[in-house]
Amino acid sequence: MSRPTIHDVARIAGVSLSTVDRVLNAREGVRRATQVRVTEVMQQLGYERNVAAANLARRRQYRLLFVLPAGGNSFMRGLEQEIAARAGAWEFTSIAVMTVPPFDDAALAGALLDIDPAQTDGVAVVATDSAAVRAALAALRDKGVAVVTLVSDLPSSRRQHFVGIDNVQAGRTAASLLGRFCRGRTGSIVMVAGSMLVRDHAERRLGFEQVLYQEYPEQHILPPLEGFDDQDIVAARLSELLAQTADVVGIYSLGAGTRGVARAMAQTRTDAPSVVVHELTPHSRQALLDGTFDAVIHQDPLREITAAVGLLQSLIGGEAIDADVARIGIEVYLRDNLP
Amino acid sequence: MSRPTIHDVARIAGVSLSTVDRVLNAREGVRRATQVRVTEVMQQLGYERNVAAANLARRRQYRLLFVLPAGGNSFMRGLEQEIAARAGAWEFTSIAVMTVPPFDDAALAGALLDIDPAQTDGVAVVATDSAAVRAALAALRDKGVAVVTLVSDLPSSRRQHFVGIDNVQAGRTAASLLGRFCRGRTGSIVMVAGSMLVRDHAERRLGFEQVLYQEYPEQHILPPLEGFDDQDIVAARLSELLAQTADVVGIYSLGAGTRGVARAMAQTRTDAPSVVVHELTPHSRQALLDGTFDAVIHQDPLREITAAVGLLQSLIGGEAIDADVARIGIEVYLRDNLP
DNA sequence: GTGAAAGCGCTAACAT
DNA sequence: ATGTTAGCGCTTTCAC
Repeated sequence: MSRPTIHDVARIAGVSLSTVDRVLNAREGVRRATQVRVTEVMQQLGYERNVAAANLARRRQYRLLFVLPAGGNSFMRGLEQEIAARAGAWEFTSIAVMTVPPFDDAALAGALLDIDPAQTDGVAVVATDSAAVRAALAALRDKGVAVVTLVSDLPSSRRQHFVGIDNVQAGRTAASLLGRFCRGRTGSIVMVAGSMLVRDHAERRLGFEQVLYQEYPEQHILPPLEGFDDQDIVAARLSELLAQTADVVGIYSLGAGTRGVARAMAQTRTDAPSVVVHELTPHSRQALLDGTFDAVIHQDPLREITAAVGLLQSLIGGEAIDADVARIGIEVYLRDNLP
Repeated sequence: MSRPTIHDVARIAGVSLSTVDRVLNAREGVRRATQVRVTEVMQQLGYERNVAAANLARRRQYRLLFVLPAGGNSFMRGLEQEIAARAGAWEFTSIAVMTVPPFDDAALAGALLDIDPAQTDGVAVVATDSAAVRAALAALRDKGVAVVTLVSDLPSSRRQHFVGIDNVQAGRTAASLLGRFCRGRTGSIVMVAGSMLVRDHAERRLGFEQVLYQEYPEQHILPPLEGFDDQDIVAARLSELLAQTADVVGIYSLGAGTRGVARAMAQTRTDAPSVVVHELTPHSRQALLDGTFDAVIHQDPLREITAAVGLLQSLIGGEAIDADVARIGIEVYLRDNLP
């Protein structure tokens, strides 16, 4: 009646528990014939291994480390808090967090090289794109540490997986929204970026321009404003631009420093431009509620953490990995579907 | 070094394992003083119970049953498939699915009354709103079966929880989108419903009208079309209406039968109305890709299943429940952020 | 090659 | 009111 166990399998196959275990875990030291017999009994019984019991007996320990940029980036701070809040939630898993100066690839590479493989089994890192970081990741891997990139990827490095959204698609989504929101009004579209040197920002811009050029050719895209994810710089530059350019109908903020966008918007005349920004934070939420922003494109930090942890566990345990969990959805929020 | 266990707690507190267990599970038969001492040691050691081991020892079995409407509703069929696919994924849990004729509260009530409490510990049901169903749920509860409603709620019944989206907010979200999409074009807005007798449809309509009346008063909302979640009826009635009404600028389909909307749209002239529908299915996905639909409002079936299973497990086990997991997000999809 | 036996961290009788 | 003991389903020495 209840689920069959290895005891049942062993009894029916006429072998011992150890042999069933060997077959189950594809260990060697089992005659071909026995192997087949045991496998058949398992199939016939519909045996499914009890993972909890297995982990219990194994006494596995996954020691994971998250490496995030420091600084005032609300999204990153939210991510950090979420990790801290959930750190105790995973069985057999301890989680540490480390922050490094943002936009500083030397610092990141140094920090990665300092990781002690005797203390850490797996690392999830928000990558900065540089040769030094690539080399540091490779070194980590050589030491036997599992590595996934988080939020911002580093393709063609030796990271084993990327956990995050498809940023080109995110940019396209922003354009689909903003294009529709601006229908009937023709004019200039402003893009506010952090820095074009950061991979995810570059990808978002690419996707955004793809769709806007092709499907809303009546709109005029201005060259991107660089705000370095700093709200003061963003506010200053955007205010200036809005003062000079009368026909701005839409704004897409594809990095952080979103508070600066809200501040600049506060000074605009009636019939304000439509605004789409990235990442749901207390501030973007507020701006959505008071009508300053029209939509927020978001990635769920908790999902990303969960995916990273699960992936690292599988990687460390040498199990098959489910690539699906790593594909994080691009979420769209308006005032009314806020969580 | 490794996580402290009840052995450590017992040793340090100078009591036996049983006593620690009693404290841990708030069982009676422990002197106040011992209780305090043990608790203190736990805190001091940062003890966290190993849930897997606990479940293993308990040999708990959760036998759950999902009750869904039968019929051609793509969303429900998707839900059913997802349950089947994940049925083996939960430890200590077996999951069965049962379908009943749709929109037939007598059939649903009968099916619920037939559930054998000796075979079933918990039920998740897509509710139809009626006194008979309410009574059936109450009878189930009296038999000791845990009950949650799924997707469509039955408030003021004895169901212990609802797992699903906030449908008023979903309607508001649709209006926010459609209102923005139609800016600059003024005319009629069509609502296609399944039946106003179904609770979630009524709620969506409410939310939709709230926002549209208040924030887009220039648009004219037509009385809702009833399509009974049947694509043929929807196609026929919507085609007819579109032929008669030249100034339709937006369409909101708040129930199933969405394929009928796509079919009716295929016959419209250029400058087609903007369309927002519910539930991501192979068909609505296709319509999004080919530009027939502008946005799809969705609820994630897998999340709902996971939440229902988790909630029922807690309810059956008499544990504290985390109401947060039951709040399913209202997802918005455009062509470019499709999963 | 295969098996017996001792645990993993916790719970559930059954003592005392 | 508290302790002892035998498992839960699986893994892991260590024998044979």
